Amino acid sequence: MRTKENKYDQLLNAAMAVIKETGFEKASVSQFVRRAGVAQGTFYLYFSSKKEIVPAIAERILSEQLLRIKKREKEAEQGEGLLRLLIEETFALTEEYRDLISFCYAGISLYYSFERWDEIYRPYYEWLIEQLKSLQEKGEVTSGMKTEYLANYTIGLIEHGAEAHYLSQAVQTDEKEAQEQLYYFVSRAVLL
Amino acid sequence: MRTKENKYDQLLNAAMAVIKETGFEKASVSQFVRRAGVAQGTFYLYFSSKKEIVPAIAERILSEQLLRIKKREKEAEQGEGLLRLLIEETFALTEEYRDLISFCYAGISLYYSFERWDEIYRPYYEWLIEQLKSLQEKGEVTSGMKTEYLANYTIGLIEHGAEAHYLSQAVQTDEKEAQEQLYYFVSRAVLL
Amino acid sequence: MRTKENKYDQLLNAAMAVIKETGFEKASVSQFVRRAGVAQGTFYLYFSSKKEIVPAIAERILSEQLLRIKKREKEAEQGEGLLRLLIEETFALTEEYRDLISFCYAGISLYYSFERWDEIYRPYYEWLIEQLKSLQEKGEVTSGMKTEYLANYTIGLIEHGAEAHYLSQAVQTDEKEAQEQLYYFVSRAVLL
Amino acid sequence: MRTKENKYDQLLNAAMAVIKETGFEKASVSQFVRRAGVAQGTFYLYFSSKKEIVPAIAERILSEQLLRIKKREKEAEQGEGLLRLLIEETFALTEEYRDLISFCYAGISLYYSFERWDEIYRPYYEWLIEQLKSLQEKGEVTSGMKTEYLANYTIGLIEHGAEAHYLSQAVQTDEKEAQEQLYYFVSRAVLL
DNA sequence: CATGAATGAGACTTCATTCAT
DNA sequence: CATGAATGAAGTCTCATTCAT
Repeated sequence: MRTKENKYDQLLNAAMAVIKETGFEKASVSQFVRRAGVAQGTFYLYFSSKKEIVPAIAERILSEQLLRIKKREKEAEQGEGLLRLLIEETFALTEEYRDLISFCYAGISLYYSFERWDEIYRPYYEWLIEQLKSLQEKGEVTSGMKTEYLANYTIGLIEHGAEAHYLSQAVQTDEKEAQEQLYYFVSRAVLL
Repeated sequence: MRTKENKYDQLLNAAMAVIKETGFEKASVSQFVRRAGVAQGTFYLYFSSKKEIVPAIAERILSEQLLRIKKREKEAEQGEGLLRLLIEETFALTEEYRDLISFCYAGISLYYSFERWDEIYRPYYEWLIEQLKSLQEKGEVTSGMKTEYLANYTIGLIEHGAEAHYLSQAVQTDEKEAQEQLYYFVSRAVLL
Repeated sequence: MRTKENKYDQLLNAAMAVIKETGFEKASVSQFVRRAGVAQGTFYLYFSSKKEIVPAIAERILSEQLLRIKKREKEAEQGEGLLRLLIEETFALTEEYRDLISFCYAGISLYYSFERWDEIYRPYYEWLIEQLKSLQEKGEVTSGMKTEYLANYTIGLIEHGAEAHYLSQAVQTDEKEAQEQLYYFVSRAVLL
Repeated sequence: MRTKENKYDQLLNAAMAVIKETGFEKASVSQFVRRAGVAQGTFYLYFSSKKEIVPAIAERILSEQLLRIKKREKEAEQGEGLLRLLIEETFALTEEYRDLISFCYAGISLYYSFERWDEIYRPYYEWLIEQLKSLQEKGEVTSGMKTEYLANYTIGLIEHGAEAHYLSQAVQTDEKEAQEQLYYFVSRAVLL
């Protein structure tokens, strides 16, 4: 079990590093295993094919995101706190993993159905839905929408904002401003 | 000239059809040319490489989108009309080209920088910015944000909503509801 | 000793079952061991290499054949009885092990020299030669040929007949007819 | 067309030579193309996969066989002539292509159904059936069997004899004797 | 402009075998 | 005796691109 965990992680970390450096197009299984220091065949003991690396990376990143968010859960007790928290952490993560994130989008929509995406996002959604419900009860958050949609649009919007900032250069300014503008927009939609 | 136009279009249409049917993974230049009824080498007379097909498709779709929107430009003279217009057309287009749209995202983020994306979106953004500015003057739209951000977030949000509806099955309900929920959310953010 | 016998047989039976079901192409050592319920490495405690499974199966089948024939040895005391016996048992065995038989031919001619085949067939040949000699003395079987050739051609012919019937569909009719036609042909050649 | 024929033949000849020399196990497409002097991908322009080389070789050999037999067709006008002709040519071809023949058996039964075999043999069978029918009318050949079976068993038997002589060493003597013994056996079965 | 046969690099994957436990 | 994770060589095949016609 320990060993298994180790090799899997070695491989996943190696893959993430390689893709970060060389981009996805040129990333090959041989590079992953060379970097991880294992044999070619070992890769296929932990991933059924090269493609399987894609959702694995996505899961890793998103679970990291959720972890960080949950660490600051107390801040989410108020509407403003929740939104600022989501924005800050989404921006931070997007900056950190910028190359991998766009690779994951590409890879998953190329190789998998969107159901795979939903699966990966589920825990994140569920957490947010809980928060929103309790804030609706407190009268801090709009009750005019179903919570599922509210959660979905909120996450989608914040991620779009972070990506627009870090991946594209469409609106190139400082992070501060981008976050402020985004907060203004989201809070109007979500908060009462 | 006529011929050139024709072959280019034949090739582009063929590529779009092939990708729609067989998915991106299996789409190959040989399929494009077979479908278009031209020789293998002919492809390279009109596209410098296979990758060039990606932004070509994206441009085709987005210019179609802009065309449709401009046809209903009068409706955009009021805030509500503008948002409903954007939502309806974005949903319609996303439904029509669902596979191609995710292919374009994937392809562009794989092969190109996001600048290429911005380039393609520019005319759309510019048109929207104009509309928003004039609605801000009329006091129908929030003035608390820079119009560039407003436009960007509005488009990003509406596209997210359409994709969440048609590509993923996360929130599976009828289109009507999805559009209503989305309108509610966006209008709170954008309109006064 | 018990254990060793058991594991060897488990492995051999598993291999036979796997090859029967999935064909030779996909049959792998890992399938053999999975089916046999032993570890990967255990295979190599009983077979020096994967190839060794081939003559082992061939031997198993042919010894089974000889066993069945010897059970009916009394019938072989007359020419007609001998030939009918050979035909019936060869047909029965070919039907039962049809896939394995062609696999054995293939495997042995791929991996081994034909000497290996001869070795396997030897006991069967020797038994038949004895029978034929005694029938020659009784004047029931042609004496115009060396008994070795007679035995060889007789077996070869009968096996060809059974395989033509069960493996190929060249001549597709009922078993009865095929056996009758074959008997007619062989008996003309062999009996007086 | 000329070119196509040429490359196909180059490849087929190269493959036959390589298999003859190194055996089938080690024969690889890379060797085929190196020997043929063409690029790796070119192989797949003429054969859909490596396996396709197997029936191609079988067809080549059997059509050669039929060609040679038809050259001596006049001899087939009498029963004895027909059988001697078949025996001689089968022995000659088996000697010449001994390695390839066993490879073809193995390959076809491994990768293809026996129907493929029948397909390849069909012209040969049909020719023989014609001959046998006309000899039955002349009263030179037994009429107690259906001609299809007669042809099938005759060919099967003669091929078995040739293979027993050249491939196995079970009965190792001179070719002359083997042919004589075989003729004796077959003629008893077939001729009146 | 158009053709399409030919190219060839290199990616993915399989699987028999080993060996430390 | 038994295990099974790890190995790594080697093979098949794909496909974007070229170029002589």
